Amino acid sequence: MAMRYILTEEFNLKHTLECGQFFRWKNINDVYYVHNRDAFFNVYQEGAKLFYEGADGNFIKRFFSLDENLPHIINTFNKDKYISEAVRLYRGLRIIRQDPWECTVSFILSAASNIPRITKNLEDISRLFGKKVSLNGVSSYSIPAPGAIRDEKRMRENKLGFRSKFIVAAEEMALDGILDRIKGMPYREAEELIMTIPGIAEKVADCILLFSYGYMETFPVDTWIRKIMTELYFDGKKVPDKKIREFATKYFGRYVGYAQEYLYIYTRNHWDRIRELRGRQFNSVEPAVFSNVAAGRL
DNA sequence: GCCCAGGGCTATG
DNA sequence: CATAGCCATGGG
Repeated sequence: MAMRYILTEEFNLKHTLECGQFFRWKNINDVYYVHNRDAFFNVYQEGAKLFYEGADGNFIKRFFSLDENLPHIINTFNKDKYISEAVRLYRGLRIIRQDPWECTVSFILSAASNIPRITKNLEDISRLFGKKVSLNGVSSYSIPAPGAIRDEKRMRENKLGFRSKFIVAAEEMALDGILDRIKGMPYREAEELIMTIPGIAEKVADCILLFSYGYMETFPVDTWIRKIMTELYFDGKKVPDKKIREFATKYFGRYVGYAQEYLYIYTRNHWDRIRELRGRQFNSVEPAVFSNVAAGRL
């Protein structure tokens, strides 16, 4: 079967898949096998060409948000040397449009966990409750549809822990159509509605709204984002997450969600170097930002 | 043994 | 509104 390709601009497959927004990918001999809900396809990138197999080209474009004007998006939040270094290092990272149910399960599982463990939890429930599919001799199990799990005991036996009961509750609410009703809602209403699912508070809600529904005005605050934001913009002082979100929204603008993802992966991979650079050549932007924060202008 | 990881919930000041 | 203790678990 012939491999088709899409010509891309400002796209980096590796950064997009590996930045922590999405868990169900495997790299086999430099080819990424991507599994999202019932879609199972492979992709690899050679320069501007994105080769793919197993899915429709329009799906690939939509999934990787290739229809978005990334340079314009980046221009809206590229405000200081920190974020601009993040953008330089991870150029081409795009926010994915994931399936809402898979994204919901993924981030319910993310509570007090870590990426390798979330990935394993997702693999486990897929193997236990999902359907097997294969492509070019590579097999994978789909995330079980809402209603296909309903087994807290078995999830606990497989180390999903206290999150297990949340998954069961989310299944029932998904069957009731809650994830479909989100579409088209204003951000705050959508957030309020999705937070009625047990196990979903603001952080997880924001991840789901950002990574599957395309709400760019979200700013999920996890431990890494809390670290970098307090370090860079609050003089290292402890601040409530709400303050961090407020500041980020005013400071980075309409596409804060994108800024968040660049900052997140930058911080995870370069935290030690960021600490080292603080107080040296990077200290030119801070005083203005700090004084504006202190004066309540930002 | 400790602390941390893409937190949330509940009870209590 | 802010905080404390709790929930489960694997890795450093």
